[in-house]
Amino acid sequence: MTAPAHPPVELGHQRGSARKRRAILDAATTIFLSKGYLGTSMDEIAALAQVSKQTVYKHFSDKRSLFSEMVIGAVNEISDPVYDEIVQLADSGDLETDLRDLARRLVARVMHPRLLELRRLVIAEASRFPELGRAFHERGPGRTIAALASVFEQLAARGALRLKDPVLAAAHFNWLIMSAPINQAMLLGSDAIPARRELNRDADAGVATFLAAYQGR
Amino acid sequence: MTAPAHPPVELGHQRGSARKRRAILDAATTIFLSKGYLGTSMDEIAALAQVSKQTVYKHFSDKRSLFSEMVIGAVNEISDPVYDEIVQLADSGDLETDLRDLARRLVARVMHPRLLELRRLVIAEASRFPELGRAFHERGPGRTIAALASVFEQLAARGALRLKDPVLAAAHFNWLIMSAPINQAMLLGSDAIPARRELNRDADAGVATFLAAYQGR
Amino acid sequence: MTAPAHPPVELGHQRGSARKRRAILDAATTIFLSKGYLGTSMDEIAALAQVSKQTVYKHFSDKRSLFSEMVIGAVNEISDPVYDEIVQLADSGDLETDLRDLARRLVARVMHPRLLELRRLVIAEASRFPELGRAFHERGPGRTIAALASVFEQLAARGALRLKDPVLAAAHFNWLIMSAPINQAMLLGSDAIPARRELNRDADAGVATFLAAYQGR
Amino acid sequence: MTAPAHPPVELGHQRGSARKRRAILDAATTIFLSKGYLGTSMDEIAALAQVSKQTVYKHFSDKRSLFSEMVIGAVNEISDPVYDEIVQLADSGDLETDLRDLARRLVARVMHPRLLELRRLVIAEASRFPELGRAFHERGPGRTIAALASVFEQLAARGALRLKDPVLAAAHFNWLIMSAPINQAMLLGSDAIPARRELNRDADAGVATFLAAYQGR
DNA sequence: CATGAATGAGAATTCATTCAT
DNA sequence: TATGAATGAATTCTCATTCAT
Repeated sequence: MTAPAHPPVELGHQRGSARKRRAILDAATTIFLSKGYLGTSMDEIAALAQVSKQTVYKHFSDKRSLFSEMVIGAVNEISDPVYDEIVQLADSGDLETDLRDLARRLVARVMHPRLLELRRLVIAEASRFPELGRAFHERGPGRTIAALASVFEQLAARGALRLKDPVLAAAHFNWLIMSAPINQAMLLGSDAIPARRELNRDADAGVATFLAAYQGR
Repeated sequence: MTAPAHPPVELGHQRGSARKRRAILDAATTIFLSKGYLGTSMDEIAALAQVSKQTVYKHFSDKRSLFSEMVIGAVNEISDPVYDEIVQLADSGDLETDLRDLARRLVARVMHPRLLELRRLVIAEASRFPELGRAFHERGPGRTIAALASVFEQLAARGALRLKDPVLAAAHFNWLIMSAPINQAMLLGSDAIPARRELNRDADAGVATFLAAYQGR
Repeated sequence: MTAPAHPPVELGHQRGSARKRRAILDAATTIFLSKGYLGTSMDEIAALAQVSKQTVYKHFSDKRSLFSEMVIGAVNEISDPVYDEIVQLADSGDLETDLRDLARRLVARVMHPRLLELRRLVIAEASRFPELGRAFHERGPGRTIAALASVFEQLAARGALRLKDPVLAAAHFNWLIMSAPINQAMLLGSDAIPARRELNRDADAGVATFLAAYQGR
Repeated sequence: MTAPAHPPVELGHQRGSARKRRAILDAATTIFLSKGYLGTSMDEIAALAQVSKQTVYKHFSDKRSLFSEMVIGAVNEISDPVYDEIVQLADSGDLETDLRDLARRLVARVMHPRLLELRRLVIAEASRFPELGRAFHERGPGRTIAALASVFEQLAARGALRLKDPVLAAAHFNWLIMSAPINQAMLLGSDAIPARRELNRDADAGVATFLAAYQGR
């Protein structure tokens, strides 16, 4: 049974209310992501969500909270499935192939337009909302590097990698494959995202350099 | 002698005008960097520059132009001296030491608080001012990587490095040493900039990984 | 019966909203007519309409639209009843008397202070709002002359008038009776509007000249 | 002796000063005519005149005066030569031909774009500057009608025309030939000025109607 | 005497938030 | 409960006019 155990309380109302809350959050996500915090008005959000401004304020006490909640929510949604993918690497038979595969998938995920916009937004508002930057960092690069480190440690124990500091190696792996496209996307805009083929090629090159450094020979 | 005999008329005025222009640009830099484009008002800038709003508008036709000119100016100022430093590496006797040295200096430069704020600002406004993102990318990472690539190519010709694609190697070097601190600073705020000692340690580690991969032994 | 059974939802609100809209238009009419387009501020209009500025902007997207809509509305209101009056002339038994009567009424209408101010406003803003000038011309002199032409044609068919070009005759009639007072009002201000008696005398004189020319003897 | 009787005082300075005054008035004429009183800024005028604002204010105490003087000057310039042309009509041998000729010339003059713009400007500002409206009326239609009246009186004395009130006849003549195009130009903008050929045709028709009414045969 | 700067106010427009219905 | 209106301040930009150099 995967259904929720809690009985629905006041289903009709709750559902409508929850639906509106979702609509507001969705609208907020869309507009905040494309226009930034100051560039977005509560009117726009209400209009796009098809609710009155009063309703927006009933669900979120002010613009700050709405922004915060929407970013936190978006960060959580997106960061969820990364971890599992990485952990499976521990049992890799063909490390080079599997690493390459992982690298491609990680890059593809991180280059998702929505996630790039979110990153840009969080960076833009890092001084107004420091906690959001922390959250993004923790659930984003932090999580990825931690997962990689744990796997690399196992691989090192098996002799598949040669390294002293697994976290350092994880960071090097992470940035070798991701820095270039992320930086490009941040500075050149989401229009300049390289095509999948090119992303893959660079990811492969990053993996090669990583292995050259961390496999000795 | 075709040069005009008359000294520039009204040098005093001209100089005063230029002085005011500088004051406005300085004020704009300070405030835009700390509050962002939309968060900054022309009134604040005029006040900080100790100049009337009229004067601001006489020098810069509107907020957009002022912002653009200040960012372009800042980008140019900062990007200037990087290139020379890198090129000298070509005659290195002790490559490891010299690379480490270069890496530390590059990281120190790129982690300068002012430059980090500028990067954050440019990222934040990349969709409103795409040309600024392009300029930053070109004069920042673009320039650095190009210089590194040219040096690496020479070093490879001497047998000091082993590589096929100098630009790729340059990118790997660049991001191995810079990504971690830059990303941290972007997301965690300028308060979270690691201490010099730590920066150096990570830069050294990046160089080690780079050499392990690109010297093969 | 396909008509909806439900009464318009929220009639109260709708009505209130419509009432406010009317109040705004009325205030705008008053102030624009007396101070011109640039001389009028949105603040004044909101104040006179006893409405917040926001409300003004919710009903009319900007000053231009408000001005446009108010002028178009005023032009339509005023031009409405002219036509009917003229058409009745076709069955005139005593043409001279009836023409004189019509002329007096037309002059009286066109010399209404409100209409004069509207004409002045439209002329003043003809280059900023060319469509308003066209609308005024069409619904004003254009309509009147067209109606006159159609009647004159019938009268000519009956032998009551002698003319080749009914539109030309209509224009001559129109301007013979109206030009002098309109021009005076435009240039000398609404304070210089001649008294009714004098207007009538000049209208009569215009009719006399018209008949002398267009009845042959 | 057409040379001025007054000796030039301080020729150098006076001349430069007068030249600047002219430049300012010319610039003011151009800009006021095309943008109206409120739509014109002193900055623009100074810039177009190539003088400093201070110089403008030295010659004209404020915007009002500058506007007034420029309009009065323009009115005087334009109204000058009308009178003479009309008076010559008194000795006409072929009245119809000569009237037609005069009508065409009067219409051509009154339809000069510059004069139309001036008329529009004066009408637009009639409530802010009532004296300008009066001046225009007096030197424009007033003067023309007075001249016509005096000539018509002579022609009536000779039996060439039949009329009781020469001023009334003059007004009828004036408006029969001018109203239509002036009104059109005022409301439809200076772009809608009919071509010369059409203007002439309508002027001729006006003369024909006038003669039909005022010659009786 | 003339140039750039300053002043001080006022324009249109928008915003986040709160009342009233 | 949810909608339109109100509030009151802020923003960009412009203007007529006056100092100071």
